[in-house]
Amino acid sequence: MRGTLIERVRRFNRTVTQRIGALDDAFLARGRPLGQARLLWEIGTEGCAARSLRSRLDLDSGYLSRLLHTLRADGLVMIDTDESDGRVRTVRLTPAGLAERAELDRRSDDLAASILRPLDDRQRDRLVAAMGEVERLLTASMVRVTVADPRRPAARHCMRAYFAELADRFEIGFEPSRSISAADGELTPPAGLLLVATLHTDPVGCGALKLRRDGLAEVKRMWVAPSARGLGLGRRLLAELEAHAAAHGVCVLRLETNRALTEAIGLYRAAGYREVRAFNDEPYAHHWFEKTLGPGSPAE
Amino acid sequence: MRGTLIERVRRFNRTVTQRIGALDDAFLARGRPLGQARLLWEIGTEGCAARSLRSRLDLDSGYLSRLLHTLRADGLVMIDTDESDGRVRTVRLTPAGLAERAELDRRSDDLAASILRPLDDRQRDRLVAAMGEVERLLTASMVRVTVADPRRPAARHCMRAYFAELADRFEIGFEPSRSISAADGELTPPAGLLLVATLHTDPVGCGALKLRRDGLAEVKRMWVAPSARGLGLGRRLLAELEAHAAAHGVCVLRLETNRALTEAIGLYRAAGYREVRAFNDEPYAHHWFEKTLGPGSPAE
DNA sequence: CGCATTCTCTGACCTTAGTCAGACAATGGG
DNA sequence: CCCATTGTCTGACTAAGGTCAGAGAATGCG
Repeated sequence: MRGTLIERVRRFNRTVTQRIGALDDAFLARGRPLGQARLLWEIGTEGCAARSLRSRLDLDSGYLSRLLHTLRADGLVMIDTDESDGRVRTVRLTPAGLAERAELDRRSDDLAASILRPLDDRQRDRLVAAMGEVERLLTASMVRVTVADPRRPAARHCMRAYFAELADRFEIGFEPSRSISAADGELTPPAGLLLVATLHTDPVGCGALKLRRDGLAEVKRMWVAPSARGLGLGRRLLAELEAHAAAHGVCVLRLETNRALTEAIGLYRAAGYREVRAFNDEPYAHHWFEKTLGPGSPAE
Repeated sequence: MRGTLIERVRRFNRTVTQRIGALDDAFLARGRPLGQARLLWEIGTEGCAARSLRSRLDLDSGYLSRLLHTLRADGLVMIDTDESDGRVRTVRLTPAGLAERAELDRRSDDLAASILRPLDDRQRDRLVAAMGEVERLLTASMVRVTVADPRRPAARHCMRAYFAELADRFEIGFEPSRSISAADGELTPPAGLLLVATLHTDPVGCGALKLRRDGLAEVKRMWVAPSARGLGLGRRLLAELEAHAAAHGVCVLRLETNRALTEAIGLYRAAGYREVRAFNDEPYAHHWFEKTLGPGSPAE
């Protein structure tokens, strides 16, 4: 194992795009232009709206229109006007289109099989395990964390999902109005801030900070979507909150949590929070934590 | 970890081409057509012959000619007639071309860095380790093993490298004529066969079989190029030789080896060969091995 | 209702990538 | 010296992928 991390990532990129990128395209296309094949794939067995194809594949609307009409001329798709909105077109695969897509599917399987074939069982298992690890960590690195207005749809989505999960996991349910507040205004600079994590365009996590005047701040609304767990996102959100807090001159961070949220409690302990006596009367809390920010816990 | 091996390989392909393939092209191109950027990269800082670019990038000669003249018009390369062969064009980067290439290099670094940036140290180390593993095993799976005529250049190359290595590693050197023969004819069907392993077009290993009439066969010329060690290629060559032997009705495989070749000895033991008393008078051998092929050691 | 917006479609246009056939020059082997 | 081969260059051509501007229909909001 030689080279810096960056050199090693570059070497990986080279090998992998050679082996997978190139073959993938050739395998998928099979006579058909690559753009059409990708489109056929993206439509899926259920069919979908043209506009969603446009955003997912990032296509010019004129270009997409032409691609779709080519596929229709080949008898692979049906294009109908949406029932509830006369502007949008719904695209569905015909039986011939479904067959074509199944063939693409089969070819993708073949490609994967051709990679595994020359290896022995032990090598296969190791390859697949390493691939899983790379995939997981690349996904983690694709997550973007940004300061967001709590009124934006992505933020609202996270809050709703967060409350729903609390209601589901707490023994006594969860009623936001009974809990200590963290209203939109309290999570908007300069009173506080909200971080939202997104993967591609999907919101997959959040975390908030309520700043106070006395060098204290509270961590609120820590949540990671079930689909994004195991990526170290909780740790990352917490670290970024701490960095923001430090940048605002905060010395001590506090938070409270419910005993049902075992992963969260583990996360806080691992991040250097120590349990303290109740510092508020949050009715849903069982544990109160505190962490002193300082040179020992750099803001990165 | 869910799904069959094939599903998991496919999921990996999707994630990786999304994260790396797409970005890689966009990063590299930076305004310039991708073909030109790739060419610029491939010319290298030393310059090289047009014909080698053609074969390496698999380009049409007319197409390459035009690409090169575009780059020259942009002041990025110089095209000169080769001194020793008036047909060949030698391409070298101008200072501007070198600067451009350095910029591509920097962008490639940036891409790699952008992948690592959102991760913490532990995740980075794990990602890079997993990438190394994937790369190693994908390389292993790109190696092709085929039955080859020992007179072909790739086979000759392997033999020369093999003899050179023996001469280097044996305490008393190595002189092929003093050793038991395995001439071209003896390694050509039906008398025997030679397997050659290639990576892309480079020969990276070989292994041979001398068949006899009495259900015995000898394994000869087992060699793996230093650049391809650690890929399990020795094991694979040996397994394929055994499969060929079994297909020819061979029951017992024999081989002898020199004590300096410790990896080979380990390989034979791990593959189920057991050491036996000397069955010939090979002057360079210190160990003799034998393996009985049968239902217990399936020919796959 | 009126008006801005959203979504699709069409025509016109462009670059990139690539193929093919043939011309031409240099080389190397007999 | 002849001739086949190798390497390059040019012209003619094609397909794929994509952009842009504008038209026109449907929708939603005030």
